[in-house]
Amino acid sequence: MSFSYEYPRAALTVDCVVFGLDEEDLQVLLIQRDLPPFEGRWALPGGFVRLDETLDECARRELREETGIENVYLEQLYTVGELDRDPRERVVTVAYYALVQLSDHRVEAATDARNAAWFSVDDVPPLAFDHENILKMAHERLRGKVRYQPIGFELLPTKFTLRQIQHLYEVVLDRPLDKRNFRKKILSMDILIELDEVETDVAHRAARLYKFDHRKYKRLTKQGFNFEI
Amino acid sequence: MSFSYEYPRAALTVDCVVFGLDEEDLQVLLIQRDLPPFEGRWALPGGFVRLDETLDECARRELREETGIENVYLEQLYTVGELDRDPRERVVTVAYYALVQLSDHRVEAATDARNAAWFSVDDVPPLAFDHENILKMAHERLRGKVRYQPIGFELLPTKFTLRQIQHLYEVVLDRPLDKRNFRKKILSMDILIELDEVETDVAHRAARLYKFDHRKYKRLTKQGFNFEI
DNA sequence: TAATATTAGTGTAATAACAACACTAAGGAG
DNA sequence: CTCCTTAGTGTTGTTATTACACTAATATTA
Repeated sequence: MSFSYEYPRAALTVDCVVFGLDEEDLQVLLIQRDLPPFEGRWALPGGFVRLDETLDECARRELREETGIENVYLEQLYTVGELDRDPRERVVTVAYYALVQLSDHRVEAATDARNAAWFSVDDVPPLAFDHENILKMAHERLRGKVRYQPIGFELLPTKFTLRQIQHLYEVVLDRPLDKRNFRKKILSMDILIELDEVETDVAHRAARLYKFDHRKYKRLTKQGFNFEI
Repeated sequence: MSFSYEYPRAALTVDCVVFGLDEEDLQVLLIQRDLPPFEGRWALPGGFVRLDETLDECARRELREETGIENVYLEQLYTVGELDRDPRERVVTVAYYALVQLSDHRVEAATDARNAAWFSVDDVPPLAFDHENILKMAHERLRGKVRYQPIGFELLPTKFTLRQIQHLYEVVLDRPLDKRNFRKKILSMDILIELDEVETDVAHRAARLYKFDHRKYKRLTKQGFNFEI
């Protein structure tokens, strides 16, 4: 079966940059290609857009199929249409980025049929196509966005300590932050709910756990705000 | 002649939201469609992506062909791929927005073969496809962006008064600003060069003219900055 | 040519946000 | 019970933001 058109058409794909957070640094989820071109190379998860799905749906489907990841924060990043980015033919790709709680997704990635693995964003192997560029763009977007939206909290587990949020900001912004000033600022935003619990299994004084106030968080995210920290 | 593919493919288009600034308000450039679907309706300039041009090139070509506009600030906005946004078939469109000096482009738009015209963004006619949505998105992006980048100066002529910049910000942000505070802030950014000229043909005290320091302006635009005003 | 109308251009003070900085408290490990 | 590690907490100086009203310059009109 084949499909004919009056004018030539580019193929349309979606690629996803999946970020996760670690005790150490920011990680990205890659899959190893099992087909040419770039067979054996690491690449961003993604694939061709079907005619019966929107771009967002396609991104979620590819993530599910290739990495087992579902129900994550997903946002369109940029559409890349350079002429020779795919050696086979003209392929335009809509890039997305996703933020996930790494601890929730360590297993799925490893057990999926395809070879998937997390890499530190500062230490990725050579990637297929122009995926290194796309990754760089996604990282910059994240860094820019975190300054004026309380985004990135999607990278944390449901219950977390203030140290974990500070670590998140330090990793994304790539600079150390003052503990007292950070706490003052994040608490003054009034989007955290203090829980009656503390972390467990730590070899030192346990820190208090917090969770998000999703209502207030969403309101802030929408109106845009200033998180110069 | 026809082109065949193993799987069905969406058509790929580019649409441009061209903003211009007026003494009154923010305007957008629209063209009147001369073919179905939506024949006779106003729409964003745009068209199908060719296989020998990148997306940016396509946006510039369509702008040139349909409105006569060249050499403008152009930035990718968002890619829309809803299933039924075009009644003919599946069409995915990459939306761009452009900022132009309206005074430079009043004529070309009117003299082009196609019927093109500027409309106040607050008072656009019903648009073809989902173009009203795209316009709304572009307007929001502009409003958001102006807060943390000195963007939007592309909307002004080469030489301008401080009143004009303030007017630009008031129109984009849709609220009045304090004259003294605005001047203090904009001058403290150190991206303006004071000229030895004043405006002419005004029926009152003439204001001093300024121009941009492009070097400093670019540096600021890149690093991102805070223009809470 | 004097009066009028219109916009340009300027400073200060009160308030709020930010940045820098160091010690005590709690709890597990040895 | 001592040690080690991280949690948790305030103050002060500095900087940025806001609110606010008059004089200066120029063209127009009487």
